[in-house]
Amino acid sequence: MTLKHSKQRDAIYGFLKDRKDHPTADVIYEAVRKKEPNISLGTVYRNLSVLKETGMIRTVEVGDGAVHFDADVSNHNHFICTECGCVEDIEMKSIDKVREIASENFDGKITGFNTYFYGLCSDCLEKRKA
Amino acid sequence: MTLKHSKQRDAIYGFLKDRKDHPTADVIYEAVRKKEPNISLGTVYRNLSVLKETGMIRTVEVGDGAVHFDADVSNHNHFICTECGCVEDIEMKSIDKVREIASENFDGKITGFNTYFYGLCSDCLEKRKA
DNA sequence: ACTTATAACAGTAACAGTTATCAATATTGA
DNA sequence: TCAATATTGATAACTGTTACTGTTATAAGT
Repeated sequence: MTLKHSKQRDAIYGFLKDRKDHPTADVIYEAVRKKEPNISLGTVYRNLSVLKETGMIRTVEVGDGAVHFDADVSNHNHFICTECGCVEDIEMKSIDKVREIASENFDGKITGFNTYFYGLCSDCLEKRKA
Repeated sequence: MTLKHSKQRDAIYGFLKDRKDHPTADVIYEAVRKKEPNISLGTVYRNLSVLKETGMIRTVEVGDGAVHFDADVSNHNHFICTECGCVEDIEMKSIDKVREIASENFDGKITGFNTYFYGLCSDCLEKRKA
C-alpha cells in the first residue's frame, strides 16, 4: 500500500508539528477544521494512525481515556499534571540507564519503555501557594 | 460518604488480590460471576473505582484501550509484551533514582511516576527462536 | 492530456469500554 | 426494629474510536 499525498494529512501533520502540548484527536480535528472545513473526524483518526505507523508521530497514553499525539518522536518522556491534566515534555539525560537496570531482573527482551511522571505543573504549584 | 460492606466488593477484591496478571474490568466481571452470578458489570466498574479511590488497588494503563487492574499497590513497574499483550510485573531496585534525575530538569513538583516497558516476554522470545 | 488503478475522502453507522440513572435491596447505627 | 443511606442489578446513555460505503483525488503509464 503506497502512500498517496493528501492535503488533509498535510494539514494534520502541519498542525501537530508546531505544537509542544499533546492534543487529542478531537482537539486536532477542531483545529484543522479551520484550514480544511470539510475534513471529517474519521479522516483525522485514519491519518493519525497512518502517521504513527510511518513513525512520523507518536502517541502518549495519559490515562484520561483519550489518546494524545506528539510530533516529537525523539527520545523523551512526559509529565502529566494531576490538577489541570496538562501534558509536558520532560527532558532526562541518563534515563537510558533505566532500561539496563530493568533488563537485569527480567528474562524476556526489553525493546523500549515509557515513563510517565505525575505531579503538579509549575502553574498549579504557583496557584496553590497563593 | 461512609463505605458500607458488600459481598460483591469482597468478591471483586478477593479475586483480584490472588492474581499476578492484570485483568480488565470485563475479565474480572466474568470471573466474579462464577461466585456471584447476579452481579452486574456496572457494579464491577463502580467497585473497582471505589477500591482505587481507597488505595486498595491501582490501575495499569497498558495502551490497548481498556484499563487493567492490579491489587499489588507496592512500588513496582510493568512490562507489556508487544506480541501477546500480556502484562507482567517487573522488579527494579533503585528505580527511585529516576525521580531524582527527572526532578532536576523540571520546575513543577513530581509526586510519582510509572514506567512501562515494552518488548517480548520470555514465552514469545522462546517461540521466535523455535 | 487521457486513462486507469487505487489511496484517500466525507459522512455516517457501528463498536467497545465506561459512566450515569433509577427503582429496589442490603447494610449500618441508633 | 427502624430509619438513613450506601449499594445493587438492569439498562440507557455517553465517549473515543473504528469500519463501511459510495465518491473524489492522486500518481503513474500511455
